[in-house]
Amino acid sequence: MSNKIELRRLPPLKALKGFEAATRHQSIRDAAAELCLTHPAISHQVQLIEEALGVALFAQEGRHIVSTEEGRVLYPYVRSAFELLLEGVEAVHRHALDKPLRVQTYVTASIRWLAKRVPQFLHAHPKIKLTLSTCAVEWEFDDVHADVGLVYCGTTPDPAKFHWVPLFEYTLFPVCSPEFMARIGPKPSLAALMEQPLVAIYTEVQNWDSWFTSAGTSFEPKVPYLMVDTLAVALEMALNGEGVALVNGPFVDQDLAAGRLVKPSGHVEVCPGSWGLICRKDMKENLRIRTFMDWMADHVANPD
Amino acid sequence: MSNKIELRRLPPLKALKGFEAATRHQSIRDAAAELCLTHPAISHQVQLIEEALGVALFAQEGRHIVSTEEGRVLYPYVRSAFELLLEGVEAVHRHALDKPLRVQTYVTASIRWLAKRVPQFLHAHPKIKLTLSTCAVEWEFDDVHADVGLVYCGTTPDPAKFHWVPLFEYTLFPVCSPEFMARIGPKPSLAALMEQPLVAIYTEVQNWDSWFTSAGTSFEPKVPYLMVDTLAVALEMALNGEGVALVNGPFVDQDLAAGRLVKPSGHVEVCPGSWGLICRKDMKENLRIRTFMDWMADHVANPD
DNA sequence: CGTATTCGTCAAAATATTTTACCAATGAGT
DNA sequence: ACTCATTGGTAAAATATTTTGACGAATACG
Repeated sequence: MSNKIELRRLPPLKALKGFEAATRHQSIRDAAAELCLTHPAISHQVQLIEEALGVALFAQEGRHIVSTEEGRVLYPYVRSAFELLLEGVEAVHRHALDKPLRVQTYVTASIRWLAKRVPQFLHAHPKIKLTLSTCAVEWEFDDVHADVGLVYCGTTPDPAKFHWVPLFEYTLFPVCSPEFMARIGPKPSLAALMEQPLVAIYTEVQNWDSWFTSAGTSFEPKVPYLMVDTLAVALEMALNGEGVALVNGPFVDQDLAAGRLVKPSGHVEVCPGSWGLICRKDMKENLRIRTFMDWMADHVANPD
Repeated sequence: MSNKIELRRLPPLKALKGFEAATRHQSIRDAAAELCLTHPAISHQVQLIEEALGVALFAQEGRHIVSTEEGRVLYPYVRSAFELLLEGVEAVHRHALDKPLRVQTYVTASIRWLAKRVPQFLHAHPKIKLTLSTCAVEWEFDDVHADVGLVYCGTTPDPAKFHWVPLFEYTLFPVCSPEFMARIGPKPSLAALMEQPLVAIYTEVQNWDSWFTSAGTSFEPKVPYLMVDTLAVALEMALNGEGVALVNGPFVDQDLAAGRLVKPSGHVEVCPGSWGLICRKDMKENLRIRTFMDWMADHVANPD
């Protein structure tokens, strides 16, 4: 690493901003206006540096100020230093943009929701690279291996640690293929539905119970569950007419619109909590992350 | 003047010091030690910048920290910016050293005290240029036309405006030439002295009165004063055996030592206040000024 | 396995910065 | 010559920020 540097000899860095602006404007008040401060603040900052350097940087000429020779000597250095720092900030941002954004979500959300949106996002922001990682079993947002997560949270995550943008509700409703529907007849009763092969996701078995209960019936399964490990598989089975799947979000909108799936019941249970985007709080200003989250939120608010 | 610059995008400048040191040491505690701060201070400074940039700059590896890629990208810019600023400070100091130091004093102090010391000072500090300006009439330190003054002050100058280094006392004692002394006889009484031609400086006429009073006699001049405008002239007259001059400081030490002048009376009146060096408070850290004042103070404390 | 070291967090204290309210000086416009 | 709006400077008060002190968790070292 580099050698030691005499940081102690540096003038008060914050006040240098005031000096820079005051020198550029040759006016305390204009400098104050530019920095959104009051003029005594600038006046004081300048005095701080003058004291630190033991040199007068401005002289009062009439009711204006004029840089002294020393002020004019110092300015270019300060100016260049600031430009260098801005370049540094730029460089860091460029670099940060270069690393792929790691997006974590569940298989179903990935296949049936993100898969449609991500290409549009990448098209809108060609500089941002993106890695999608799906986790079927992991339930929690893994902030070590991912930058952003599209997850369901029953309660708002701790705002001290996470930034959370709710996107849409966690709604439960059953779907099946039109052929399957034709077989069991239109508008089946809850009891009739209960006799069909229900496809359950084993991490969310209780959802069927919850749905039937909220619909007004106690749930007593007549036929064994078809147990699968993710909703994506459950939906595949529903599409193939092998049973009824219970959807928990906006993952079949297109299938419903296209008539590939239908709702055997009008009842929709809105569960507490919601789907949303999550990231570590200290990362929420990261350009890639903010861009992604903003774009997604906007996309949900104003679908096209 | 230069163009506007986006000062608002700069990261918190003060905290950059912490980042610089932490990056260099790859250790929060070592950085804290270098900057004479505690480790949470550095920790916080680093977090501030990370937040401002929306990027992690360090990663915890075991119980140590390691710069992230972004940290390594940023470091050289910050480092160079600091070096640039230090150069700027240097340049200002060099430039400030280049301008002659304007020293103001009274004619006598200039002729009979500074004249001896200034060459030694310039020899010890060859880079510093110096202009001596003497003012016979002006009594106050003129901070517009001079950087430093060697003046007498009855009371300590307002510390809010001036930096004041007392050098030596304001002592009153009469001197005359040995020939003159021989004429009036050894150890003349105060009354006898009072009958001699006394040389008075018209701005300080009261000094003779003060001296005789402090010596124990009321002063009733028997002979008209020889009025002159500066002590330097008075001393010249004393040296020429034309009268008795009243010295108010260490301005005849060499003449006494060389026997060119003698003291017709042992009485020395120590007046309030003192001779000393004065400069504007906000200039006291100026390199030239500080160097000059320190050297003079040291020279008085340890004469060679 | 204890121990010492590292870093992180958090509330409180210490310090810096900024504002508010005022003043004096200047110069432009009657 | 006389407002009067404008410019900076100053000092005390208000506000932000920085720093500390006192913890806790994790980790390497012996």
